[in-house]
Amino acid sequence: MPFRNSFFKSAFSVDNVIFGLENSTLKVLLIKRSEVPFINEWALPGDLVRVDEDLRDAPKRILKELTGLQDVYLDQVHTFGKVDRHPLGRVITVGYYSLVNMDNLKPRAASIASKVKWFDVFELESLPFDHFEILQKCIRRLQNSVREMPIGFELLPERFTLSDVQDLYEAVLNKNLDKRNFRKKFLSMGLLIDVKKYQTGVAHRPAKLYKFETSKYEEFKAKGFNFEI
Amino acid sequence: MPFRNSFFKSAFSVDNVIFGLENSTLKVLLIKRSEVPFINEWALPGDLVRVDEDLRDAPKRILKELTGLQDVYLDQVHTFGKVDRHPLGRVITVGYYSLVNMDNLKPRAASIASKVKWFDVFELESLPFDHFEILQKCIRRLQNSVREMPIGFELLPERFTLSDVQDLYEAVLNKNLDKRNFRKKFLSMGLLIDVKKYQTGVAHRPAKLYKFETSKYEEFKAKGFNFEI
DNA sequence: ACAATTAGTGTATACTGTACATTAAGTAAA
DNA sequence: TTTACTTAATGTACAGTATACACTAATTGT
Repeated sequence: MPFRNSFFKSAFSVDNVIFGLENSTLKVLLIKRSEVPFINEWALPGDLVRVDEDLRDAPKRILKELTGLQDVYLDQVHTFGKVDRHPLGRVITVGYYSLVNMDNLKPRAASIASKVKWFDVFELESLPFDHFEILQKCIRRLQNSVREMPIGFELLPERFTLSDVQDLYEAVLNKNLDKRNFRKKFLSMGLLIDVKKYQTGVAHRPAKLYKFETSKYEEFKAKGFNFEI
Repeated sequence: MPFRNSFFKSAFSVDNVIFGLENSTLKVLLIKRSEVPFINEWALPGDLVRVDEDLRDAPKRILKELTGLQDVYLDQVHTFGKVDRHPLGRVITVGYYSLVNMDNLKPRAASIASKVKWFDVFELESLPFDHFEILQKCIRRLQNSVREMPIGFELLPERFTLSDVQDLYEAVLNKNLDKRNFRKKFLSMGLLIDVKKYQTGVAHRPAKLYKFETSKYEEFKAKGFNFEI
């Protein structure tokens, strides 16, 4: 798809920050751009919003193109609109973040990209356009969100251990948390159901498996909680 | 200025939620529209973003046109982009809120409006376009913000009493707060300086006057605080 | 059997939120 | 000038929460 310079008198786009978790490390999915400007550079996946497309559907579309996933948590974070943020014309962009489970996920290059790849969130130092700024805002939003909503659990498998949850929080917040206090506080929310099974095949004491109590989960998602930790 | 239908293949606008405080009541400034659609209805002040204008400058421009104020706290809240949100074409709008001191402020009708008027925030029930939704999001953002940042103090005069501050919080949060606990917590932040003067001319015990400690104020504005109350 | 690894648990202390009632200092009116 | 009225200002006890901290349990691999 050639770049249509003429379109850029005034346009709006979305950019997606897609977070995933691997080995207790927070990752972000970048694409290798197949279009100018910044062709062949790693950048956030994004696209123009179509004229007949609701704004919030655009990041969903991109996410689906890249990962095949639907019904994923998506949060609008901020809109970026400096006059010169796009070298080829006036484009205002809306930044969204989402969280996906990296297991069994094989991101595929789409029309907007020649390649896709996961990067360590806290090791990136720059990105084209204002994408680094967008990424930073999304990280901060994610870190605030996990403190007050049941978020990020999309990153967990269906049955998980309490240590998995703690790993998730540590990856997102990028710091270590006290084990006993974490467990005490998390369990006291009543969000988890003990499924009465244990890990198998691990070379250490097997951990209890849990799942989410769906009704509590939805209640917290609507009303929020306070998980300062 | 006639409405240019042709512009609306795709455009972006901003809408301002301008909060003020009067008699311990939170107000919002609405304009009487002088253009179709919704001509003569009360709506949020807003305008198209100019092609050579940074996004964040657009709400500043509107605020200045209506109130003459510059250097006011402005926060971007959310971007609204349903396909049919504007009856005459595709317009994505970015919602901003700001807080202004209503004393000595005489809002004036600008090119976008035939009249301006303050309305009680919690008594409005509907607005044209999706402006009611925008307003609700801005209220929630403001309520969250006062809990974690020194915000809203633009609504206070230069020298104020602790009761003024409490009135402000009660107006914004729309609920009553315990006096002793409020004072204890607020004073303990070290944000206020006792200016060693008292109210005069009030028919009751005069209250101490305070001002903000600017360095603390800026520090909190940058780093945030926790004022759950 | 023993080394290695991660799971799982409790307590004491400091701090913070919350609920609550009385006295103080000024003006206004009788 | 006394009294009524209004808002300012203050402290304490209690419950709940955050925090710091170290050892035993259960499994696999050698």
